[in-house]
Amino acid sequence: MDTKTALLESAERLARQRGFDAFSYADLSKEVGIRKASIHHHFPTKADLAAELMIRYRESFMASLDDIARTEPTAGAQLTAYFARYKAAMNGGAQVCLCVSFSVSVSSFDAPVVRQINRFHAESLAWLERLFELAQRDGSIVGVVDPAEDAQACLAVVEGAQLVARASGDLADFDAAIRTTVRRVV
Amino acid sequence: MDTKTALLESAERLARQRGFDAFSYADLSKEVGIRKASIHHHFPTKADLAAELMIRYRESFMASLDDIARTEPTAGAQLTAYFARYKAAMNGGAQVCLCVSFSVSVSSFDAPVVRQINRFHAESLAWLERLFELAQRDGSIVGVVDPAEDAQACLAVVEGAQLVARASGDLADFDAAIRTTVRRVV
DNA sequence: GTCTATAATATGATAGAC
DNA sequence: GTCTATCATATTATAGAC
Repeated sequence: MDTKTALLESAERLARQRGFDAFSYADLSKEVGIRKASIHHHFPTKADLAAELMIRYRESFMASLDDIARTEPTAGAQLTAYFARYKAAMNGGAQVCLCVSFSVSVSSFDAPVVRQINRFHAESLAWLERLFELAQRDGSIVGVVDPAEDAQACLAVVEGAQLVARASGDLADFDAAIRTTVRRVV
Repeated sequence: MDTKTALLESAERLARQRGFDAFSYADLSKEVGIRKASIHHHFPTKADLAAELMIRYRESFMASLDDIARTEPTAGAQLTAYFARYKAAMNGGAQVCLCVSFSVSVSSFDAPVVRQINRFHAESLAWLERLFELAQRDGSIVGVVDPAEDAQACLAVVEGAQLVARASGDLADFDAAIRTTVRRVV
């Protein structure tokens, strides 16, 4: 893995574990094994790092959602995979998704980063809305009245579930929070 | 208002707007109008401030929930008031609830503060579970199968709704996220 | 691309006068 | 209870050698 990628991986994990304002170039320096000054060659400012982190995260996450849509045949199976994707990314309760972390720190970012956060939400909602539309056709999720509203509720519940599980450090709290939604899968 | 209370109010707003690691004693100093050193008289360390912030927030929030339970006769009306309480506290999309903010920064806190965060969640869940039990009796919310599960989902959705609305700065996103739940109120 | 060295500023925190 | 003065350390960031 090249240095820049190693820095991004390290920064993403730290941001998701601690929050964006609770890690520094000094932390990255220790983890990756290059000097602080060298990090500025790859990311001149921390704002640049934030932008690249969020772009990479969004692209990677959306690619995995496309993967789910391609692999799982029913809406119910896709929803199950969607939750599993988030749960696996929580690292046992030690971190939240980058978008959750960045949403709380939104005042620390400039407009381009904020746009990326909102784009993450928008693309997630579009994917979920398509999922609930499919559910109306294939009947694999019960009680879908308005796919757009189910999508918005589903995104909120999966983000909130992470917060509760992060605070307790117990993934059982993540499962508990999504249970009423999971129960709707036939 | 005495100085200590002014400091708590200021710190709470800053923590909810920016995150706990993104405000300093210097910020408090400017807002309240006393020197940095004087703040340490009231809160020797920032950890002390965090603990007092979370205790005060939890007590105040739970008192307002008790208020809702005493005032609103039906479970449906109580749920509506619960959401309204959160929405009003978002200050037009400029901040989230202290518990959401602190949950992301959980690694910055010592055990007493983490306990307070989890106690906030536990007491919220107990209150919501009682609400959904009432709903089963008074029929003011449809589709309640397991009050504990509805409570867990409800807490997650209201926390996640804040994240989405904070990122966009638009309270319409908060309303959109809670809509499927609100629709269940008869 | 990475290093050493350094800058300018911010941080949480303490000592002691008033 | 608030102040001035100070501390040790951490922060983001830059200049210039290799």
